[in-house]
Amino acid sequence: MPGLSTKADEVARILEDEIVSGAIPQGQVLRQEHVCERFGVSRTPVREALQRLEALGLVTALPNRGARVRSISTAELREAFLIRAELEALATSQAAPRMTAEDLARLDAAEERFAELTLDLRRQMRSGDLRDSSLVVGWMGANHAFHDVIYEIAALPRVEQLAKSARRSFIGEHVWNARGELDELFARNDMQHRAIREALAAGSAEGARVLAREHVLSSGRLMEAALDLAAAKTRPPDWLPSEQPI
Amino acid sequence: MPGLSTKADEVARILEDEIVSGAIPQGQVLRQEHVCERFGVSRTPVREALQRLEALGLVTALPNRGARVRSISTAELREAFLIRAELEALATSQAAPRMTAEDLARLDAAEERFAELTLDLRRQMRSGDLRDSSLVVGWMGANHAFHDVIYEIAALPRVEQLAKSARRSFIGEHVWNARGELDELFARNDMQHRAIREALAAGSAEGARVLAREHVLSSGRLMEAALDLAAAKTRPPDWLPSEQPI
DNA sequence: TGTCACGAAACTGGATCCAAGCCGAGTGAT
DNA sequence: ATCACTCGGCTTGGATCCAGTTTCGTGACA
Repeated sequence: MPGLSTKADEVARILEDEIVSGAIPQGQVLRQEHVCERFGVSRTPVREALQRLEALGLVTALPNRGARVRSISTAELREAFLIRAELEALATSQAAPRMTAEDLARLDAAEERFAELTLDLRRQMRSGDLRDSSLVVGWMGANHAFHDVIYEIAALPRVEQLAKSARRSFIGEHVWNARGELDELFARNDMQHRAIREALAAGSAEGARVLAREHVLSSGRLMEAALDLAAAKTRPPDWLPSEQPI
Repeated sequence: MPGLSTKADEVARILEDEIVSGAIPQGQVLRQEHVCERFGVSRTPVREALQRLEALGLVTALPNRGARVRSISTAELREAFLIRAELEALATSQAAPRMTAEDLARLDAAEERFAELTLDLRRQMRSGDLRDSSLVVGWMGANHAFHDVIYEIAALPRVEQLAKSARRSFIGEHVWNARGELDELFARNDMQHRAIREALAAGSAEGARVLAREHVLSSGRLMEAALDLAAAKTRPPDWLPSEQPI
């Protein structure tokens, strides 16, 4: 059989992708029985998968009352960006004195691919609006790939894990709501990546640290502004009862 | 029955305490069946508990081969201190502009209690050696309590959670091996806490950030030195096969 | 005597069965 | 008419059962 891993792993991985990509909306309640018949497994691995998602912070589970996909507030999103900024700064500063020529080449390759996708996406946005969110997801992947090279060089596996977890806070609707500000983000990210690259090439740990930190923080500020804007447009009147928090 | 929580929660909480305190040594293999009969429950909640511990990073689970309590290397311990330094710095800088008079009073109370325990412990260490590790555990708790006040003021729940997780890397044997350096640590921690307190009282976010960061980093350096020393004393000859890494 | 192969025991992962808790509808009392 | 209580369905948590896999021990053969 496809013994690559356990069934609980498979289920958890797929559900995670669907939650992060927004295919499963925030606030959705996940019934064990329902997930069971969808994946053709029994409830045992489904329960394990849901627990793993809870550990990742993607769902909240209340005893005897099931699991619900977390609604990530703008406050939590802001905190996630703050955390990521510090962790990226740490990893980048640690990577600076370890850079080899080969590392630099890999970083350049990742940055080049990111720049390509950025150009594609900007063209796409100018010509029509952005109906296909998979393009954005792909672009975000290339963005992450650049930073992943740095993580690998820094050799701080736990930092890498935590930062990737923080990335997952920016999911689903957030991406869609922030799409209006993406064009601005594109140009800035590209420049900032190149600046970080230069600092790393120069072996300046402190320079790389400051640049990486500011890079993430500025992205966070932009996203926050975009989400506030989107919320102002689409928020229901204040007198309507808001979605009850589980 | 005491329906305050599920049995899996109970088992996980107890096992976590025992691993962190060192009652269950690193490298120990946890057999599901064995844990079952010890707690008088079936294997289902035990499996959930072990999975939760794996998510916390306290055990590693190998497919079809059980769960083993992680051996935390000095490299991982060093990384944990680096992470905690950044997170503490972040939380402390965020807390600085939010301090109220009441907050400051709570901080002083926590620091006072910490100073008391520190004095007790130093006396104890001078008079005889430190046979009872529970004193050290209590002292560490008071140390953490000081920082917990800051976390609460900073209102960054995720940062708090991650930092507490990083604390758990310093467990069991580490504490015991580092006991020789505790006296040195005591005096420094007290001074550094007071310095952080003053920066917070002055509302200096950047000052508090730098002090908090240096506070954790200096503790990390001291622990690292102590552990290297302990390892040099007790390490088996290099030609003996070391404990196989699971 | 050393090595390899076969087999049994034991352990984990998955499925199914049972009990206990939450929620809502319906009914009766005030 | 409204509030409170109870009863029943539905869902989750826990226990037990079954299958697949790993490991260890024993025995046979080179």
